[in-house]
Amino acid sequence: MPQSPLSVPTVEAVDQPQQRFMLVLSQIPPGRVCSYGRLAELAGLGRGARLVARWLGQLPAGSRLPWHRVVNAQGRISLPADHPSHAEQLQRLQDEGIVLRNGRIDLRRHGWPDTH
DNA sequence: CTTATGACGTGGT
DNA sequence: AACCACGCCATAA
Repeated sequence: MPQSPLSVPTVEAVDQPQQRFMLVLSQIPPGRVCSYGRLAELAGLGRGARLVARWLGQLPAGSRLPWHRVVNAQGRISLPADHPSHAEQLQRLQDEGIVLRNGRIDLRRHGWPDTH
């Protein structure tokens, strides 16, 4: 039997890849970040890092999903520096207490899920 | 059907 | 650190 509809679904229980992507995205805690590639793996998209990037850019306008908690594997914001959302992402991350050194986030400290 | 394109990742130089 | 080539995979043209 499937779990109660009122409980949070597990990634394996969701059949639509795009829904799994949104589910995992929703689970990144405040103050933490996840890379495109890691998010893809967790969502069962294999090496679909670029697919994650595409879908992030297509999230509905009013979405409450934490799109800003996704950065590249080097801990850097991947949005172009001249893109207005770049500044918003930086602002949101800093508001959550994330520290950037030379434009980079220490993934060993803020990366999610934990590696050690 | 073939190419091009991403808010990417990895491995090699 | 910087650069590059390739792999990746859904979408668009």
